[in-house]
Amino acid sequence: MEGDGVVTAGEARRTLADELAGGVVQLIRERRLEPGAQMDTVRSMAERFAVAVPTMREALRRLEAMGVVILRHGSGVYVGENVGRSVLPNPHGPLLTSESLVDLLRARSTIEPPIAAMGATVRDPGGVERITETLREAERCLLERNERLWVVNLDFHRAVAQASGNTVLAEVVDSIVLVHGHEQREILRLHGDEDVDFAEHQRIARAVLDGDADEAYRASKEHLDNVIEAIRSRRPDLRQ
Amino acid sequence: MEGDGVVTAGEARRTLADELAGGVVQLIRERRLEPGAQMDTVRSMAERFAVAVPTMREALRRLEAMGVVILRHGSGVYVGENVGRSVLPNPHGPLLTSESLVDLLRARSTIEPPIAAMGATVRDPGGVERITETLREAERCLLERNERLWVVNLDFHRAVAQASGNTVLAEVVDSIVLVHGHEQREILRLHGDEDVDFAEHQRIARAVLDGDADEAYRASKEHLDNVIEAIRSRRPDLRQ
DNA sequence: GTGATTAAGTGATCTAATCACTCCATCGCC
DNA sequence: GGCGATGGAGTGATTAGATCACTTAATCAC
Repeated sequence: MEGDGVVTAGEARRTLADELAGGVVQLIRERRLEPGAQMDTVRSMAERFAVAVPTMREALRRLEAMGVVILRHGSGVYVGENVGRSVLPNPHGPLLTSESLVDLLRARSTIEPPIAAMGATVRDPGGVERITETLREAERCLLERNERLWVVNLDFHRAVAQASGNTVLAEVVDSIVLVHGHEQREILRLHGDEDVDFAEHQRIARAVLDGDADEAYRASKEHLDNVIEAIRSRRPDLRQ
Repeated sequence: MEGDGVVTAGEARRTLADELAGGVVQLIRERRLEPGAQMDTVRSMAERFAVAVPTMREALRRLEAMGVVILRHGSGVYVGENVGRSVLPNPHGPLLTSESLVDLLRARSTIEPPIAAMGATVRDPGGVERITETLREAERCLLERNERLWVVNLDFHRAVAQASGNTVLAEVVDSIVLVHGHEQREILRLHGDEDVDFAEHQRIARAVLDGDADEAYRASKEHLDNVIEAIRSRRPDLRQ
């Protein structure tokens, strides 16, 4: 993994904290620990690896940043969800600008349709189930005028990607949907049309569940392009 | 940014290190620091934020994990390339398995073609230039029988994504190309056909440079499917 | 059975010191 | 004058040890 993943201005030499992070990940693998599983304490890991506690902590902070471990104050160290993830959103990345919002939506409009088509072809059971759940929940939110709708709507897109049965694609969609997630939800809440969205989601879901890849592609593409257009018409500054 | 980005088994409470990481990023933004720019020292940042040095270091380790800063021993703290990135590969993610390799290649085969088509439509100058460079360099490596060819070949794919002029797409392709980068290169080196690859890359490049989106899509799709097939025929364990 | 209290365990942060590396200025030699 | 070596200052890296803050489980009282 040397030099891979992070392309930097000048490669810093590999530190003890870096090595330790690798050691912790190795430990997780050897023990086949699942997300949520408790690990050794910071102090016992420091002993195991024969380093000082603050040094061990530095390594764990690295892993915490990637969501590979969770440090729970007073409780212990736990394996995080992202231990099984290859692609992640960067919580310390750039702020959303009008330009980057358009980029983001355009990116989604480019890659989500073929992924939806693949979802229709593969129809992974977990993904299919989640599509059904998120649709049901969206309907509930719509009736109750619950603002959680915008969270659920983004989850719907993740569910469609999950139906592709392809972990990498699911993670990619996860990442682009989750990155600037708060802002995305706000913009959609202000400028989206919840009824149109729901109807379009239903159309996508039907196509996926029917195994109609072409229709899934079209439905997904039209939906996302409609979102872009709706936001553009209400936000002229986004016109590009 | 609360709760966004990292979906974890149970949300740990926000720590001082977490807050400090945000503070450092804020500093980078306020000063409009570019990647490579030197920041304040660890000690002076600890003073600025009124915390102890080890605590400041924990925060910086978080940011270092994301490639947002680089700590250079004896030199100082520098802004990293990933300060402007929203989507990242996880250097501490899962190991590549036969199954996940197929997933990864399939994922690439699904999303790179529409991105290549978009590259042909937009033809971002920086991306076009980089396509030309990487092709030239690949040709050089081919003549010299330089194993760097496999690095350059993956860079070619990144260049095509850059030609789309869409930052998010470029980052997504970056991430899936770079994740397990070493393994990808090894597998391709063992089972790939460098001449066929080169010819296919040339075809993709020509389509992008000619602004032929349909051809770019087809060329990209066929190339990646050929890669998958080539690897499959030589690695029966990957047959799925 | 439920709620309050206490103790033990564990993470969080601090202080202070020493070690390891980088960078730059100065000096010596050719 | 140019180049290489040396030394000092600055800066990151790691340690040791202490105290504080939180969680969890056990016990006790009602």
